[in-house]
Amino acid sequence: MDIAKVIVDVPVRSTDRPFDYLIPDDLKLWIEVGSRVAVPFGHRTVQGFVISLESGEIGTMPGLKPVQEVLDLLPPLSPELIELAEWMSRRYACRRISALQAMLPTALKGKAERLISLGSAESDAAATEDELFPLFAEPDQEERSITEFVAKHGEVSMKQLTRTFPEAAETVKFMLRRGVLTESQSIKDKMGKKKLKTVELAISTEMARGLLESFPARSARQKELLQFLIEMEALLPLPLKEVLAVLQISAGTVKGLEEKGYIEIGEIEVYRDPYRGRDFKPSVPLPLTPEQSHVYAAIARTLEAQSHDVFLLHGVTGSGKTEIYLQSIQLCVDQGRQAVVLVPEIALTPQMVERFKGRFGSGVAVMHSRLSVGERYDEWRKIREGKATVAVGARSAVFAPFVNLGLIIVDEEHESSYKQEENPKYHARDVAVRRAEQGGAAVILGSATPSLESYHAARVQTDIHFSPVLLEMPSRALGNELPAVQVVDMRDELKEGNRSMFSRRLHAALAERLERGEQTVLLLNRRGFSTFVMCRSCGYVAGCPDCDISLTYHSRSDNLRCHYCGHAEPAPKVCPECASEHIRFFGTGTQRVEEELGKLFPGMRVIRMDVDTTTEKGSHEKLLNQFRDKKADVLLGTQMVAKGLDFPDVTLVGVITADSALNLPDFRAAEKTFQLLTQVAGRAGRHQLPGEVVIQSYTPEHYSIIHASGHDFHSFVREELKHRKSLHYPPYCRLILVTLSHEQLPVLLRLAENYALNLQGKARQLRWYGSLDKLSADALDMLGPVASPMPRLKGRYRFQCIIKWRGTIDAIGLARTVAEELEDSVRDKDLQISLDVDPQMLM
DNA sequence: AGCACGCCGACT
DNA sequence: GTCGGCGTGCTC
Repeated sequence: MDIAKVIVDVPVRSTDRPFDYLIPDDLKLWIEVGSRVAVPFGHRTVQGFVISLESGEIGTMPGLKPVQEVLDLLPPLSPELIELAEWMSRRYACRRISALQAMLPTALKGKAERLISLGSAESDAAATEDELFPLFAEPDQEERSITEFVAKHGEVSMKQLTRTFPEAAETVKFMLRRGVLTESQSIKDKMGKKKLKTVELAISTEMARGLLESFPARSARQKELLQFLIEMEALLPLPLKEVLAVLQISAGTVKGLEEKGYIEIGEIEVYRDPYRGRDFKPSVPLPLTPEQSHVYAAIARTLEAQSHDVFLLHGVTGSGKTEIYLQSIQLCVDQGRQAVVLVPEIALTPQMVERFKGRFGSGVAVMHSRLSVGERYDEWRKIREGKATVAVGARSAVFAPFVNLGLIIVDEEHESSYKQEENPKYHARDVAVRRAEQGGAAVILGSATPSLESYHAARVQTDIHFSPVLLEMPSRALGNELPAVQVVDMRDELKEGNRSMFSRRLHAALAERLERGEQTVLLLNRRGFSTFVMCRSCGYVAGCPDCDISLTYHSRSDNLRCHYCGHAEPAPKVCPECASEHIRFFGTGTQRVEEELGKLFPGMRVIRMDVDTTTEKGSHEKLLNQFRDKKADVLLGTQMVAKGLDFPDVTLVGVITADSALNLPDFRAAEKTFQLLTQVAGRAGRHQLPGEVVIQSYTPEHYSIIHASGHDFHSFVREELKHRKSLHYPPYCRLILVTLSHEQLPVLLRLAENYALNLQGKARQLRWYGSLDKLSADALDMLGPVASPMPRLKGRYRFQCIIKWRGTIDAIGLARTVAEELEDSVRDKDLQISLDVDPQMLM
């Protein structure tokens, strides 16, 4: 194998292909498919990934450069993941490098660093001053100090050099040109491994004892240290930090003793364990109900055969899906294979982690966005180095570097947070299915409210690339009933003079809970319900000057902010249009609900959970623990209170406005509403106490609210599928969202029109184009171009086209080709075209 | 993305 | 006549 094909870390289209490099003999042992390497590229050094190895005949490939360096001891990616990245780049129309990067922790996103050392001849220790400065007899003082500095350190980063000599850029450049200094480049990672400094004896204990006898009296501290180390002989090496703390000595003392050669300061690698020092209650497998056993048996059969099957596990809230997961994982681990559990970010609660850690102990690696870069890197390494067998994490955990993966579980598979909104715009559920297919692993997609895509695919053949086996668990594991749900028509409340945000029913129910000492979860569905500023006199709404969306009021800082671009301005006291003082903040935030609760129920203890109160690390967990410990009567929050929480004393769930999400301009609005209501209703009465749910709505006749209140998934699906079918929406076709943006509106208009025409033309040529009404299996249709729902963002105008398609045609490839051809033909660098395959948000 | 090569304005 | 503007094109 002489040649490595490398994808370089230069994220543009023209470099989105493999480049060939020679493998020097001394690197042969270290370079594998999946290795991360540093390679010379143009006039600099870049990071790259080896995607294949080839034996090339010597001499047939002139001008190949050699790989410069291998960056890791173990290749961070496996051939299997390399193949998955290749698939992703086609499936999501993204660059190969961005697919590869998505698989690695940020700590490994290396960037080139410039290193300065003495010029080759000059680095010779015997060089005299005359040889050092051959061209100039008398180098100035600055040059002398720079030379001395570089000589002392051997190799100095450019950064370090400019920090030490801030004014010397010119001189350094000059010295480089003359060859007094030379430059090289290497890749530096964002984050190193965490090292723990240790101390131990460098000499035998007997020798050390002997030394103590005649130790100079003025080095009392050093003597003390030596004595301590002798006593602790059996425990050496000891962590330096602890030694310093115990003996109350400074690092200087240790250094002094080291210089004498008596002791040695070493380093050991440690993992940053975010759950360090925490006990997890060990849990044992629970007995399964007949329903659970039936489901488990089906999964076990697939695992035992080590075959690839996708299961859609539809189980009502409280049906015991997690126990199924745990026992399936156990079986998989017992086979010597590994398992991945994907959980939506906001459901990745400490409760969830606890259940897995409790069953599988330290073999569990946890990956989520609240970990620091270093912590995440260490959890990732635990997997890579075979120290973990189960990975629990959000979206990106689907790329956990296991080598013998047997099972991937996607919990709450309907959650839209599995879709990454930035490039690569992948859907973790779909990637999971693909990865499992490649590696012969089983997949469990679990949900109380499966996505229509998955559910429909389980029942008929669809365009989605998998057809799951449907497993249903319609009853709760503990045998208790699903809570009774009441829908309150808020229009009636208003008619009868109740202008509060709480209906009389919810008010009474809250009072009851307070009296009985039971707990309540209140959900404020804030989506589409921003706290915008409007003038009651003239109708003026404060908007962002760059993004054309309304600004959000932040009471803490008393200013207005655009939550797309971050623009901020002070909140106006009078209307800037008409000078009226009737300018007010509209919309209901959790803060306002909290205030109102305080007024209605003095003394009620409320925990508010929203983005404002949970930004700090660990605050989410702290708030939930407080609630569990019954330090509060009410848990009030946005979506994050709806997922996966399990508190025995919660007997009331109130939804303040059920329909705010229903009016969003998105074809999934009804589905989202149904899911949210079903999930939150499932929080009530999970244990002995019966639960009650009150849903407030201005459109209680809507089928998603009616069926959610009846816990009737199947009726909801039937109705919703009818709508999707007649309007040609998924799961009856697939979508590609094409967004074009440009600084100048007229230019953008022309380009968007151009894109649409080219696409239609090409599709017609291929005989794909036509209405989806037709019976043919292959069809493609296009909507637009129209202004995007956010027509202006960060100073750029945005237009979009929506491609609807079905069948076996390569619509994704077509959309991409047309985009690239347009970019090439107009060569206007301001034009940006982005493709979102299977978008989750159409707004 | 960088970085160098390359062809046109304001300075020694 | 040169230094340097950033347009354009390439990177195994």
